[in-house]
Order: sequence, then structure tokens, then C-alpha cells
Amino acid sequence: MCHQCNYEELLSDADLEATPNRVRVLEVIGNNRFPLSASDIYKILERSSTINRVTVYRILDLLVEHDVVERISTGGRAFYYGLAPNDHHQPHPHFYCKKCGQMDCLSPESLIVDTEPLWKTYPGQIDKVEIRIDGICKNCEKSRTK
Amino acid sequence: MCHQCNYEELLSDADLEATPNRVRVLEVIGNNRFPLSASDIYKILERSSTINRVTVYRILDLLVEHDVVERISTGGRAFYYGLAPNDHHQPHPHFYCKKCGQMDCLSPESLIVDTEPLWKTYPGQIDKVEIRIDGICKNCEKSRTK
DNA sequence: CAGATACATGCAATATATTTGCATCAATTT
DNA sequence: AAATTGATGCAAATATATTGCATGTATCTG
Repeated sequence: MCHQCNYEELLSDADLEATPNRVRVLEVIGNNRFPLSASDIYKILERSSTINRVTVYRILDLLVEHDVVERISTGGRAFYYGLAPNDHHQPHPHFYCKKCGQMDCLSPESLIVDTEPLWKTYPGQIDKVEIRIDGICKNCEKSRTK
Repeated sequence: MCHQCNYEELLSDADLEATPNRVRVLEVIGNNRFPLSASDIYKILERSSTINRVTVYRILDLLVEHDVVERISTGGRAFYYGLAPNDHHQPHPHFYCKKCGQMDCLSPESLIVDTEPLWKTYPGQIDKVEIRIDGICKNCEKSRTK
């Protein structure tokens, strides 16, 4: 949940017009405590008013391209989307539960990573370092022993 | 390329019968310097003798389940497969080029990561920590300026 | 203001990666 | 040799994402 972000501002800062659908998509992502799949986002948006699945995909692509939103890979088939790191959001690792498919945000300090050596030595262009922990979340562990 | 691994041994150590197809799949993965997609593996196998795409998927699932092979997510749609960490192979990060889709293995020391704090504090079950660098590889960077 | 332009959106069709159901084959046991 | 078990193949289904094209809507230009 982000109380510091003004979504229309985030859009205009990224040189994107704040169309109603873009704001809606960004709100859903920003107001959620953990990343969501395109399909999750679509379903949530449909509840308030109709929107096309393709429009959601296109807006997501656009937001990712403009670094407003971050595309996160999972241990599963679909991508998940969360707010991209910005002044109010530090980059952080995620936990993916292979049972229920839920993805959690871990605190930036939960893992100590020094990427310095890599940035210095890698010969190509580095865009992003993604760290994902895979396993089974507390909830699913519990229900398994039932 | 792995010269220390005996693939049939790897299979039997994992309680898997060393069927010809399993050995073939494992050889392709083990003999390659970087991870491959299911489709890459299928194409390589087809060159020597016929095999069904589904068989490749099923063998991959089996090998992943038995921790012989590691399933690695990319910045793209398909999974890639590499030898799972074992006595001869330390866990290490990967680099994914978003232009050509090639995935490289980075040295285990290229990034300094301390996962201790996480293992101590995370309430669920942790199976694996995956670290992926996304960007553009040297080759693609070059050809871009042409 | 009318027409032109540029995007944003929707709909249908398509692509891609993977999975499932079921039949068959091959090896092993009885 | 029959029965059992697991490995493989083939066709179809599924999940996710993308494309092409038509339509709508806002803004610009004269």
C-alpha cells in the first residue's frame, strides 16, 4: 500500500499521459502489498468497471517500459507486477510460494547483497538485479500438515 | 561443460533409472556452458535422433523434481534449465540478455550475497535463492551500434 | 468550428510454452 | 507367456501473452 505515491504524478513524471485506465492499473498495483499477475490485475479492474484484457497487457508493457512498474518473474508461468523502485520504494527481494503462487515482498535488508563487483566487471549493460526466494509460505506449510 | 560429472551416476544418485532419453537430456544440459530452454534442448536432441517434445518436458520436470537439474526463470516467457548445484557446481547468478534471450552463468563470486539473515528469520520453507541479472549482453550491445 | 492527426482502447485471431489424457511400447516380474 | 509397471508418443487442451485491424476520443491546426 503506497500512501506517498501520487499515481498521476508518477505517470506524468514518466512522460505518460494519465489516462483513466492507466491510472486504474497503476492504482491496483500500487495499492497492493505484494506483486500481482496481469490476470489478477484484470480481475480486480473488471470488478469496478469493464476493461479489456489486452488493454491491461498493453498498459503493463508501457508502464514497465517507462520504469513506473517492475515486471517480476516467478517460479511459475506468469509475470507479476509491482511498483518499480523509486524514491519511496527501495529495490527488494521477493518470496514466491510454489504452492499457492502468492508472491511476497521481503524487506530490502533481509538479504545482504553487494552488487558492486558485478557492475564494475560485467562487460554488457546491466538493467536490473532480480532476487527471488522460492519455497513454501507459512500459510501453505500449515495447511499441509492438517 | 562438465567433465567431472558422470550423468548416469547423477541419475542413479537421484534414484532415477538411467533411461537413454534421460541420459540424453542430461548430457545436453550438462555439456552446455549456459542454461538452455526446453525448446533448445528439444532441437538439439532431434538432431541426433527423434524424440517427442512432451518427453523432453516430462524428463525435465522429473530431473527438476529430483534436484538433478535446476529450473531457472528468465526475463522472458520460457524457463531455462541448467545442472542443479552439486559437489562440482556451486550455486551462481545468471545474466539474461533481453535482446537475444541468451542466458549466461556468472561466477559465484561475481556478486556478494549473504543469505544468512533470511534463513534465520523467514517463517516459511526456503528451497532456493535465485539471482538473475537482466540487461543486454556485450554481443548485442555491439551489434546495436552498427 | 470542421477536418486532420495521434493515440488509446476493444475485439478477434494468433502465437508460444507447457500440460493432460489416453494409447502404446518395452522392460521386468511372476 | 501373462501380468505389471513405468517410459514414451501423439493429439488435444490449457494458460499466458501478443498482433492486426477497426473504432473511438482527445487534441491540434487552420
